[in-house]
Amino acid sequence: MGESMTGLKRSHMCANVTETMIGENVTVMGWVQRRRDLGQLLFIALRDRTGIVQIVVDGNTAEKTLFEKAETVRSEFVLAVKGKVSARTDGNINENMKTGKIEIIAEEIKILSESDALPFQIEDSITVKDDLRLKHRYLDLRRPSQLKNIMLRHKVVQVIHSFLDKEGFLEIETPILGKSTPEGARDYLVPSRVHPGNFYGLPQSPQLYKQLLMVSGMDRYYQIAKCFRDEDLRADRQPEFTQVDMELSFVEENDIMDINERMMQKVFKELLDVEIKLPLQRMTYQEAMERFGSDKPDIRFGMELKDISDIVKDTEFVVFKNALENGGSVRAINAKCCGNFPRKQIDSLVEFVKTYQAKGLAWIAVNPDGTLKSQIAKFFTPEKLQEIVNAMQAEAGDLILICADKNKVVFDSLGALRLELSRRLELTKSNDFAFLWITEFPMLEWDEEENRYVAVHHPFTAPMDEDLELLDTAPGKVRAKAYDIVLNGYELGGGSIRIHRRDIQQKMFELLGFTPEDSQERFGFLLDAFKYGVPPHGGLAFGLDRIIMLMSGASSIRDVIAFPKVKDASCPMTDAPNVVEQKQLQELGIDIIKVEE
RNA sequence: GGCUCAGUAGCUCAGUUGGUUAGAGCGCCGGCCUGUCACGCCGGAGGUCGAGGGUUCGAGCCCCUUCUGAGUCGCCA
Repeated sequence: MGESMTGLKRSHMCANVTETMIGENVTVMGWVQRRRDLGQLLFIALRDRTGIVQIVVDGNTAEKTLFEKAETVRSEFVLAVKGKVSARTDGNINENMKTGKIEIIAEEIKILSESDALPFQIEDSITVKDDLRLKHRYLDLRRPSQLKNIMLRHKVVQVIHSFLDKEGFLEIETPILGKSTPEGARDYLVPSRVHPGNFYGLPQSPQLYKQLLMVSGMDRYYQIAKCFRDEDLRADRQPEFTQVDMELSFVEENDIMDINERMMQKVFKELLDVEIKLPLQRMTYQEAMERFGSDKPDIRFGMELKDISDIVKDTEFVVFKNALENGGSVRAINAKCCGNFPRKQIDSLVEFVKTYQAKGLAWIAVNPDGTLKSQIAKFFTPEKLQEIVNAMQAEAGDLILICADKNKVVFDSLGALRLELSRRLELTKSNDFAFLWITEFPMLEWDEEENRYVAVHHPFTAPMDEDLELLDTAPGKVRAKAYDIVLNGYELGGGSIRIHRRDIQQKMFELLGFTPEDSQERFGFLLDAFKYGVPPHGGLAFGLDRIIMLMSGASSIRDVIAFPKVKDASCPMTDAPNVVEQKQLQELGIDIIKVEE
């Protein structure tokens, strides 16, 4: 049921009705946020995406039919209201509302659409479980906080378009149906009807296309690109997500970092009025790992890692001894003011690091009187313990947490522990933004499972010039011309200078264990293109969803995507993915899929 | 696949040591109310305590199994 809006034309959005219009007739349309029925006097809070305006229906002055209709209105009915803008009298002004000084005296109301009782209320003040919100995402999006995120996203994209246009970039679309390249993340596959048994791969990123565009001479390319990765989800990872993807010719690292940090500066200034000081801090991968145990450090608080291997190198304490003998290290963080943690809480930290393969944590608490308490005290002389305390610059009331293992485990554990402590102690604020660049990433890392090197970034990343010789002698030590932009512990984006020399590209493929036939099969189109004049080039891609998440203070990128997927990559609203008809499968040349019961 | 947490009314939650008829706030329905704005007051409906099994005289609570959701590790070139 619903009345026609024929003959009515919306004159204003709800929250755009202002004091300057007092006495004028306006027509607003929107949803009923709330009806307040005082008997012979009715208030209706009418909402659209701009906000709320108050409609008044007075039983003494309004026509009887109008008043009776207004009484039937319920939450989330869609109304068209024609009426006169009126000033609210002194005691009736609502300072909390943008439109709090005026109201609309209804002269005509059309109920355009009714609403059932809602599964949850359209308010920010109530919390609702994620799956219910997402099942009714269209209702969830009516809530001001969600609407705000979507509008912020739009504005950020507008600023980016405008900025990159001024910087000489061309926006170019690249294919969604592409070639599957099994290196890296799992691809989403799309069966080809015309070529039974063959599949397209949805892009994990437009990487190869954008490099080809450089070969084409496009010089500067960008795209707000949908990307797909068939991997497990996280609060900051969706199977389909959006990158701000760009590539530039005739540039070096500094040129790309410069443009991108200026872009971030502009985005944060225009939308949050936050000043980002340039140039952004830069930190090598090595330094980030040593100090923060992470290649995406949150530098808003301290508790940095310190290597105490040298201090404890002569110990007989078997845990430390083993770690050092196996090429690992002993490192620690000083949890300031945590010396009074009850044993139970320390134990929970020990449990916490076990997630990261650490076998345990040693700890030394500095008592208020300066004496020490430690579960490893018996393995060390008091002088040795004090030496550790001094090295960690620990004071009365501090807690030193020590991890000994392979470096990877030590970094992962202490890096994560640092973040966990900052959460427990509430050390950071979401509206405090600490950017930095991480540079000089390793080019390759050894994959135990595949028994070969794999690219840390991707196989087209250029090695640093000064490390070229190491390609033959110590590939694991080669650093790449790669850089990540990090904000508050999140990798916002990453990029690199690409290899444009065929001999080096060939060498890379060899190191990755591809035969010439392999490389031709997988990337032949790129290698072929590189035969015909390729400019030095490089680029970067931002995770747009993460940018918006951090700007809005949301705790998940689901809150900044209109229709996100849940943890198992399904959509609770549409129930995608779904079983399809046998006929469809036959057309696609896909054999009957056996579903385990 | 592993680990952690959660699941009680439409929503958010409480529920004591295992003990009578499982509660609250909001929402919903009805009534009253002319200045509300999270209106107020009165009344009402609404429950497979996620599911199954077990222990017990008796289970929302204890045990086992299982399902669902979230976070996280693995994974994410």
